[in-house]
Amino acid sequence: KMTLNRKREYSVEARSIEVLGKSQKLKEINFGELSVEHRTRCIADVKDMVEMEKKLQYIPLLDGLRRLSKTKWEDYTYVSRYIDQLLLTEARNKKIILPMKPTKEDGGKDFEGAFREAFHRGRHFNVGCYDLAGAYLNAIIELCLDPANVYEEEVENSIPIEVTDRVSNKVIATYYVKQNPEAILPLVAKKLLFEKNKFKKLKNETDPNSSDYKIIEENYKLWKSISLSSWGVIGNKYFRYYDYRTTSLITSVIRGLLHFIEGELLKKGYTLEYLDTDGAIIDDKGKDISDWLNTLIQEWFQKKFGKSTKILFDYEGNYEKLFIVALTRYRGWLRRPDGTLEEKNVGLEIKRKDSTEFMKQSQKELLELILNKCSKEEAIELIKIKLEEIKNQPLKAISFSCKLSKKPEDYATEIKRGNKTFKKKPYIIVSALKNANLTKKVGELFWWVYCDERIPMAFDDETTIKNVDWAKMKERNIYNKVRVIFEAMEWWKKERGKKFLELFGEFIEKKPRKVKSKKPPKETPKKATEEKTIVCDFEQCMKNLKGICIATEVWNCPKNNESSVYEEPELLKKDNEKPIESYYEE
DNA sequence: TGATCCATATCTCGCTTTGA
DNA sequence: TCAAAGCGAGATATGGATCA
Repeated sequence: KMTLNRKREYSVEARSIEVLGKSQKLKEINFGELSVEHRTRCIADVKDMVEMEKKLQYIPLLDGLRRLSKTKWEDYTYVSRYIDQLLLTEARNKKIILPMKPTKEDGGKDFEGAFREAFHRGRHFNVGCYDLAGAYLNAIIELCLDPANVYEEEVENSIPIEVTDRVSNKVIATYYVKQNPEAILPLVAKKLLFEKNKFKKLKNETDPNSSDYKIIEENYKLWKSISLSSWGVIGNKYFRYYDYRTTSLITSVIRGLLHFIEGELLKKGYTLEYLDTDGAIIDDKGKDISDWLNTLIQEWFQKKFGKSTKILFDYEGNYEKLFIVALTRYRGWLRRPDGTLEEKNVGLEIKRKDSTEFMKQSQKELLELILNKCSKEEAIELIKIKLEEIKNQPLKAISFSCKLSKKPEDYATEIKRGNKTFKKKPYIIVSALKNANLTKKVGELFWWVYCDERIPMAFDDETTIKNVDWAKMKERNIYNKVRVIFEAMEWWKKERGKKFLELFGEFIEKKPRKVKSKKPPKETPKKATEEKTIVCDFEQCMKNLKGICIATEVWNCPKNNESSVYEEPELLKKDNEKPIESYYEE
């Protein structure tokens, strides 16, 4: 899937505006024709790229990755290739032949991911932030998790490791893992962590003004970035060494560890507020409890696997104020152990590219007000102000920005459910373009709004937009965002017949009923000569009746829960060759 | 009183963008 | 990589209001 999301836009022009601060919009030229204009533009583009490289230094970064993993220049876009090459190098050293890359036809079973939960939504004060460092890589190294080491039956020098269900935490499988640290995955994982930590240590010991510093820092960044992306490669179904049992074991071990910590916290009277994969937010009563947590991890690991571990919690700091909107969505102020204060916005509209500027600003203001301990009434007052402000905003500020990730015709136009397929309206941004009679390239940025009534409309020039659907715009820009926050605060609960808007003094006018045109008198249906209802076990029926007339009968068949009236007589003759299903269809 | 309209709820699917 | 949120939208069920 290509969403082209790291940067706002990827055209040379857009990048040079962002990187070099160029503001002048260039004239559209025809690149399909050779001309002086074309030539001048190409030269200017190359000059821009040279300028950008001076600033961004992508070439040394890619060159570093290339040398370190022995990949080719042209392979730089294959993120997985760096890991793949490290794996092959290690295999060659060990004289091991690795399998080929699997293809789509090979299938490949999915594994379950991480444990995550927002235990307590709403506002919190003075809660600790903890991070489980290097969890997956250390689990691989310490438990020798590798496809070659995983057995279904007990073997020599093996330990049993359970795989649990992600949701229920019940054991669903047990594997015997041979404790052979010379397997490929543990070796590569070890190399990654070793090199990363080596350069981290060196970096911290080197004078930032010395000539070596830059090289050391670069190397640290390289190993760090490969270490971080390694899990994505190992868990990829098309990775040559992918094995769902191994990946299931890796994620399950960490889930198990976190479930254990959850229980221990509860016993001690601490509250776990939030957990996501390897990060936890704990009401630690304002004290760093990482030492205690790390002792617990050692005890658990020892008891469970008879080993010690390098997996440990890092104390990130204290959230002086924190608002948990939902899982993967929160805002807070984190006081780091070094005393610095950091504003954190995680997953909220504030961060999303497809949110409107007005939405981002309003969400930030509301959350900040609530974090400053405002009352429900004060929050409502702010929303009322926002409901007024929205009307005076520039259209771009309240419109949704978006990009096509593929050609408009490649978006799905039907949905499948079971054996049935249904027609589907085009994806909303595709509709918006069509309604506005605009075309955009894949990856090109544009905006759209709702016009009367609920009609999405794309635009380049905001003056072309008339008849904005204000009710819908308020809903998307304000109400939807406020509702989840109010729900988290328990200021609002969904109830039948109650409208959220009424909290803010707004009412939706009831649409006047459509005046029905006089209908022609109904035709009286042809009366069946003999009408009866049969509630049957269809297959049993079919066995009992050799030839049946289903004419004029109402079937109420429990098998497919369908009732049908057949008006035309039809005789099904005895036909022993015919399978039941074909009768059923007829 | 039955038929019809409408709002609402619930489920499912497609898609994007985020988190870790 | 998996998992989640958010949004749009279709299918389907349900209950109340209104109409004929």
